[in-house]
Amino acid sequence: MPELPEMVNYARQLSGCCAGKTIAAAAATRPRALNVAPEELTALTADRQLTGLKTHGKHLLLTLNDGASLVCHLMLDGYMRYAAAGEPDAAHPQVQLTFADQSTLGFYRIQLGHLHYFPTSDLAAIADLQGLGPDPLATDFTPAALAGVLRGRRAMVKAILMDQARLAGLGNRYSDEALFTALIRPDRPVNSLSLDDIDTLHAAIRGTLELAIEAGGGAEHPVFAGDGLTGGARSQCRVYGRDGEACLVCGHTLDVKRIGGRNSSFCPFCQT
DNA sequence: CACCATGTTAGCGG
DNA sequence: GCCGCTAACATGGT
Repeated sequence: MPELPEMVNYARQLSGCCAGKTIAAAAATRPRALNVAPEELTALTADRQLTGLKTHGKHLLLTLNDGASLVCHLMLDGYMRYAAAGEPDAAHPQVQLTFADQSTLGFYRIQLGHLHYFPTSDLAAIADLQGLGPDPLATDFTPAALAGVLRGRRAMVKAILMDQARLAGLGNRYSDEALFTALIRPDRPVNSLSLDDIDTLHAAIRGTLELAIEAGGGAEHPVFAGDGLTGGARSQCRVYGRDGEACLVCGHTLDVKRIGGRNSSFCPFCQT
């Protein structure tokens, strides 16, 4: 579930909660989610300050003041939660960072996800980020850059949009939404798109992601107690998961097609 | 209970 | 090499 807007929302919310805090310890009940032993993670991060949070696609980077970084990917349904000192916590985090003031940052349900330690914060030197395509919100992601990503391909446009090696950050939900906004069918072969189509698609991708970010992303769980923003984007879906229901624009029944092993919902009338 | 949904990777065949 | 498909991973929801 967590796609780019959800991860950007985590970066924003957690910046307010724990940027500047000093890490005291790390613990893991699921060591497989780490790339170092739990006790080693504590040794590597203890007394370091969490200087910032940033994202590339669906990856979240927590940078430390000694130049190292922690890279998190939540995969299917992982989530993160910040808790002030002494706050009761119903769920059990599989990985947890404890700060010097006894507040905590927990990582939940990351059976398939991970939190990896790297001795660098240089994006180009972090193995987890190698081979990823451009982040669609980066300033240099222009319509021409999108055209470059699509050039020479024959695959269905949605399959390319979800391919993290070509474009980092879009999953099933936001690719469906962006294609609906762009009035392009998800099964259109990429080489059938005109330059105008690509311009429209570029604007639709940007617009869809920015709107979702401003609404707080679509995550199920609040980031901290009293978080009233996170999840606001869940009501913005116009096609994702709505197949069989009426198109909000024309009233036609939304269709569904399997693409890249995923269900794609679209309006067979609006989208061509 | 069986199945499907999510993201990613690896492997297979056209 | 490109493309589409499948299985595997874990879990909760129907």
